[in-house]
Amino acid sequence: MTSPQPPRRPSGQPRVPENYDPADFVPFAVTVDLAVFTVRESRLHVLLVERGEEPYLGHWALPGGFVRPRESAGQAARRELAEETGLSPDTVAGLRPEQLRTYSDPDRDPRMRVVSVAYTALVPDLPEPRGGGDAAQARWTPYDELGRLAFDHGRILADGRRRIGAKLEYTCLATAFCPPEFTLGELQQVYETVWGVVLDRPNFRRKVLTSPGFVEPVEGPPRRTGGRGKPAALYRAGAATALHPPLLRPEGRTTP
Amino acid sequence: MTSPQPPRRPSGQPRVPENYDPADFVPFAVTVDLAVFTVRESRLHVLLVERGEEPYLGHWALPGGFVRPRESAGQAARRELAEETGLSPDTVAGLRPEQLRTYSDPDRDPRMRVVSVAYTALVPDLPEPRGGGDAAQARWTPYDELGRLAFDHGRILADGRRRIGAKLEYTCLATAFCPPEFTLGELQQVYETVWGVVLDRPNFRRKVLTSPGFVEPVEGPPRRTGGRGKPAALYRAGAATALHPPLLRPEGRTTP
DNA sequence: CTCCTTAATAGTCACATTGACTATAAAGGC
DNA sequence: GCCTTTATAGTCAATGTGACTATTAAGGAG
Repeated sequence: MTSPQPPRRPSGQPRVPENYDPADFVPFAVTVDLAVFTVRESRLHVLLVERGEEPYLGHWALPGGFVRPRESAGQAARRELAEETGLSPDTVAGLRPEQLRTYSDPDRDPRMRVVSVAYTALVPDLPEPRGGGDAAQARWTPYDELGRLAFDHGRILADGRRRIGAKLEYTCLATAFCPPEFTLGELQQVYETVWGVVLDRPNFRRKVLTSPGFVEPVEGPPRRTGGRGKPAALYRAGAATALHPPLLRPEGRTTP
Repeated sequence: MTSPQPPRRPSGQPRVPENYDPADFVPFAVTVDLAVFTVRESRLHVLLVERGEEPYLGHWALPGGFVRPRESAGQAARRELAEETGLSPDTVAGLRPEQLRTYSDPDRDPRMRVVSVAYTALVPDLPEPRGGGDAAQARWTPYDELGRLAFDHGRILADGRRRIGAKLEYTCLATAFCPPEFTLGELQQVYETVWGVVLDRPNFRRKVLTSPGFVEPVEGPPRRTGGRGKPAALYRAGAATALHPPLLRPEGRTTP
């Protein structure tokens, strides 16, 4: 059952299950960590902040921080995202960080027992973070140029990447990586970048356009230049959230 | 970043982010809750325990309990599953509770701040729990006969059900509901029960048998009686873990 | 022992989706 | 104008799936 008689105060004497030694009890700290992804120049990037204190001083880490006494982990995730990344309030307001999983290894933080609830968020390319809150600086880093990160953040990012790769298959999530109006070529870039594959353009196009509610055409000026070549039509995200049938990645290989 | 200067002891004065009032700080308790599902008599059942204390005294709740100082949430989940359900050690040893998500609403426990990491587990029908640990009693309850559960456990079960329904589509997880050797009819029962639909038998059969590694035939006595009718061949779970292409539920409706 | 019921297994056929291609259209740079 | 580049249109075969029909192998009733 949940929480049988937790200590009311650190000095209280809780009723505990057998084999449980009250002397071992220490409070847990609960934090959130954010795995924020974007696609930039056809490469997957993640948002990192530089740690300003020990342990891992000077190392790169995921943005995040404590969950406060009166907020949920989800609220903390949105707050930290705004505080630490320096993204515009408008940008942050549109994001829906999604819970990834919780990391609770007893030794994941050398100082004390910290349980962290990790979230993923997908953003379009535009914003360049500057760092805020207590993060020394924040920046986008290509996913495949990551060095060793603080704590278990490397593992969190690997889990996050696998998750978003899978979600691209059966949800309309890919549009979250794109600006409000985008071309099908840009959308395809998202898939190719996250999955690390090359897709056939006409087939991709057909699949997206025949999936009801995935994208809807933008009426106005039906074109826009990306440089040379024929101008592409613009689309925006549709109302659908799931993709039926799914858009499976080639070969069924789950990129590890 | 993760855990910038947490309080070392309840009286310590931590460095905190702006807008953060140290006086508000209270330690979090961290628990695990288990959503254990089985299929019994063509109905989805969940494992519940009766609470022996306030709050929610006498209400039914999910098995679970505190995460101990030196164990991870996953270890706690396995331990509680063994302690509180009274399932045989052999049965429990084969289970791989999978993390569902973390529930952290500030008011989910009226006594104090409790963050709970929820897990799902799927078991074959056989075992009848007796309750152990500090659970007054434990029993299987049909999913659609649930009353109001303690805390937010009703919501956890709803999330867990949705998750396993989705995982049946693209993983080989369904075999976890079956005994070591099973017929294709039993496997189909699992899908029909969890999804709440009726499937075409020949088509289901074809799909399962052509999915490499989903099931493998048992050599020995190639039959077994379930009552009347032609005896069915026996199979056991194969080595595959993912299903490519997936076995999509009819109509693409995500049972809410 | 024969017929009837029940359930498993085998097989068929049309249709939808997909992967691999080919062809055409509309821009910019010389 | 011609070449390059990119978007868009369309074709065709292989595959997977939904809806069926047929056959096989039990147990039970008479």
